[in-house]
Amino acid sequence: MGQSQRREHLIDTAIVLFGEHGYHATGIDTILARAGVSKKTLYHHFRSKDELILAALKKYDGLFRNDFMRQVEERAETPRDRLLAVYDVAAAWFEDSAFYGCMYINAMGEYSEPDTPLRQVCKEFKALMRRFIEDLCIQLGALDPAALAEELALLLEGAIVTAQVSQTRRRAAEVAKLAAATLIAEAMRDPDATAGTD
Amino acid sequence: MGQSQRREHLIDTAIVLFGEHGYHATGIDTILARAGVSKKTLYHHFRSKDELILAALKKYDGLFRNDFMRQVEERAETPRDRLLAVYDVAAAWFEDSAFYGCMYINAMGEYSEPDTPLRQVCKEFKALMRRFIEDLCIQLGALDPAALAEELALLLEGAIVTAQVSQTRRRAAEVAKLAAATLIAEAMRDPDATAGTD
DNA sequence: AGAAAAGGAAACAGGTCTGTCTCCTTGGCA
DNA sequence: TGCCAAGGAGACAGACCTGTTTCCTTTTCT
Repeated sequence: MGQSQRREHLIDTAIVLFGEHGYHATGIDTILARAGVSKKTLYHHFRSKDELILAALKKYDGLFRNDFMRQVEERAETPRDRLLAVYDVAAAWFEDSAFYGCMYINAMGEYSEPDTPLRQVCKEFKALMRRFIEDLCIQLGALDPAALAEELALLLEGAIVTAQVSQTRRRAAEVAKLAAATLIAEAMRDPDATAGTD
Repeated sequence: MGQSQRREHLIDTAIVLFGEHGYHATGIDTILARAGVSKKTLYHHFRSKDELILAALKKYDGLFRNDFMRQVEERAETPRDRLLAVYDVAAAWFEDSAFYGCMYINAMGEYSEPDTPLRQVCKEFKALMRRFIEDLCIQLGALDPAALAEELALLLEGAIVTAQVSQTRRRAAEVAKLAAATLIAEAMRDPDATAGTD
């Protein structure tokens, strides 16, 4: 087994355990035992546990977003259908037995310091997800694609935490999808009709 | 100082520290030092740290919801304005320097076991917040008040985590409010006009 | 084949964690 | 005044944590 393979296997194991039990609650020894790797190897590849956390979040970003976007594009063709398919893909994610909420949201619950590399990774993940949605809103021809994307991203975040906390997994995704349909329809309407909201 | 006063002071201190640093990362000793109370007192009132966590979440539920609802009712009179005021109150919360996201969402990120008293408290908090919104939707005369409430609650959750993770505090609340206005307007419309969303 | 790097196993150091216990002081109340 | 629960201070136990080091084995590459 090559050295980089061990490194990746360590990160993959860390992703699973951090996701399930959180960051502070998951000890180095637990990860090493599960991965079948020695401490020496861990500290050969990473300077500290924090560095492993960072590597896990960075790798998961690629894995998750890639998979998510691919599924959305497989499920629908038009921009509008793809925007709605976002919530179907989310529903499938929520119903996975290994769903423990969003790793980045959970990380921010444990590490609140404002200007750390960890926070940067989390912010960036959310920004890239929003950008994916925004691209679809642009293709859709929405009047204000950035604004619509922010609204739709908010619904997705809300569905994630509601599915996690209230354990209404399927329902949370359904509700988000219904609301998304309404917001999309409104975003395509004549702008004069949106007056009087405040 | 009466014994129940110490108990409450301990809980209040725990609320602050758990909110800021999380649950695993906040040690008993830190809480005791901040509260100016001895270990003996802690274990006189609580059997374990878990019990203190539970007490903190239960007390915070009352404090937070009471305050939140009162502020919403102070800011607006009509059901529709109050539903929108929810996001203004949220905005004020987000901009507080002591905002570290939602204690219940953060708790679920650290304790994932499905059927624990802790999870029950978190679910109940979210259910009561949704019910508060639903009452306003009923007063509003929405066609399907329960469905509208679920959508608006999702927006609120989304705003909370976006404000926390992406640190776009004011903006997250604004976006949620705009989306809420759209969803409220749609929920008052002729039901025949909602066809063709899927 | 031989050298160098990587890795496993495990001891170890030093710290922190929860929870218990002892000894002493304080405060309230009859 | 005298009693007693409540509390403070802190030692303590036992567990767990991160990170280092030692000794030995395996892999890998030339």
